Amino acid sequence: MKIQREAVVAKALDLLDEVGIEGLTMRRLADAMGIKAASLYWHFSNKQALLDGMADVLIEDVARTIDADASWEGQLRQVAAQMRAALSARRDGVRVFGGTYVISENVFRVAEALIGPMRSAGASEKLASWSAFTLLYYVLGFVMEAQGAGPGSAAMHALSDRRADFAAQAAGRYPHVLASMDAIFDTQIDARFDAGLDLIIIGLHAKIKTS
Amino acid sequence: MKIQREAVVAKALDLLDEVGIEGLTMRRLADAMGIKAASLYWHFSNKQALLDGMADVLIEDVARTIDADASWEGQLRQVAAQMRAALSARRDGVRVFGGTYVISENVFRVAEALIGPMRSAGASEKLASWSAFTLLYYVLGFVMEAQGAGPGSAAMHALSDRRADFAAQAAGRYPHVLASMDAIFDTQIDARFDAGLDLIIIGLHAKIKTS
DNA sequence: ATGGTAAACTAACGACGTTAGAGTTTCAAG
DNA sequence: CTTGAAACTCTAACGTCGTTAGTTTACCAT
Repeated sequence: MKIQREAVVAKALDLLDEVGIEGLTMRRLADAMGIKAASLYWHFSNKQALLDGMADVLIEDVARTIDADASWEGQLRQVAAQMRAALSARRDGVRVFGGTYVISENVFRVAEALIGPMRSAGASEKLASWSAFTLLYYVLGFVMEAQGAGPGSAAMHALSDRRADFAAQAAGRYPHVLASMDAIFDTQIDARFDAGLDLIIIGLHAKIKTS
Repeated sequence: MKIQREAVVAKALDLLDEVGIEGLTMRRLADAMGIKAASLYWHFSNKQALLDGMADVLIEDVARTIDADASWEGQLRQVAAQMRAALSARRDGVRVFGGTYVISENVFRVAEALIGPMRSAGASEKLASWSAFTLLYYVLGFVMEAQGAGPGSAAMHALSDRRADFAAQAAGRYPHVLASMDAIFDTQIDARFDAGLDLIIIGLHAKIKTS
């Protein structure tokens, strides 16, 4: 019975790829479905409900298949990678997800897939659950920047063109920033993601040992 | 000459506290200034430019005074705390900041205040600059959740009321989430912030040693 | 055939960001 | 004191947006 509702969410996600979150309009979505805008309110009480539905579908494949034989940190890396992939799969995906605060089945599953391995590694309930949030913040922030002004984005390309300006602005006053420009503009995005994730996982390692 | 421009940004930040980012309208802002909405476009080419200006003012006090005698990680903690305070100081502050990609003097200073201590601790340019991003992602994510659905927020209070529902949904299928509920709903927000920050700093410690 | 439910429609409201173009204030130079 | 430019504000309007009210169609089991 909810088949049409899911079809609307699916179309909305497709449209998102075309026009971005700014261009995702109830009217445009209705047009894409051969429907009038007001009809969408039969399926969703308001636009936020639609966005919530989209966000939930975005992460529906995350943490479904985790290699149980992997080490606990290997499992964390898998969940983080899947989360990153899910949010990166659609244009402005992380903006859609970040604007929602729904606690669905999918969210529970992701949380379990993070807290579980941490617990079995010896982390306390508090350390595990709080660290799970930290890890998620990192993934969200990373993808946010990647989809906004990170390496590969339009904003970043524009910035790279003005790299000379960047250097000029940093010169003198901000020596460490200036010296690190190569690293800052580095476009090895996968290596960057892993490096940040390493920081958190290594920190978790150490905290488990000393507790 | 830019005195009026700055007055508009200041009023906009005050208005933000009153009505939130959703209620922050060009018309309302104009009203608050005894002006008509169209006049704002003399000072800002569009609303995004105004938001950019607001975001910049938000962090104008961050990383200005750092205790130079503190250890490198102590300095990092100071910058992180100041950043958190700045984004938390105004309603929806992190949403305003997160929607902008401006590279201003203030941003350079914050970056320098993060990369500098890391470098002097022995981190490579790459490790330092990438870790600075990781740390910023964490702070942003933390404040985002705190201002959105984190402990103390209206959304979280509503959630705490339905804590029984939460437990029921987690029961059976997600044992670790269920067992960690106390920690998840824990409202010791400062301790939470420090715990996540610890993770990153300890990880950085370890990475510096083994490089 | 009929009645009900699910889904679509038309029409409109108020609010939003933004633009065009004309008026006003301010103030230093002639 | 006049003038002229720059800084600033105004009125009026455009197109778009989310959303609501009330009506009408499509389908399907009784």
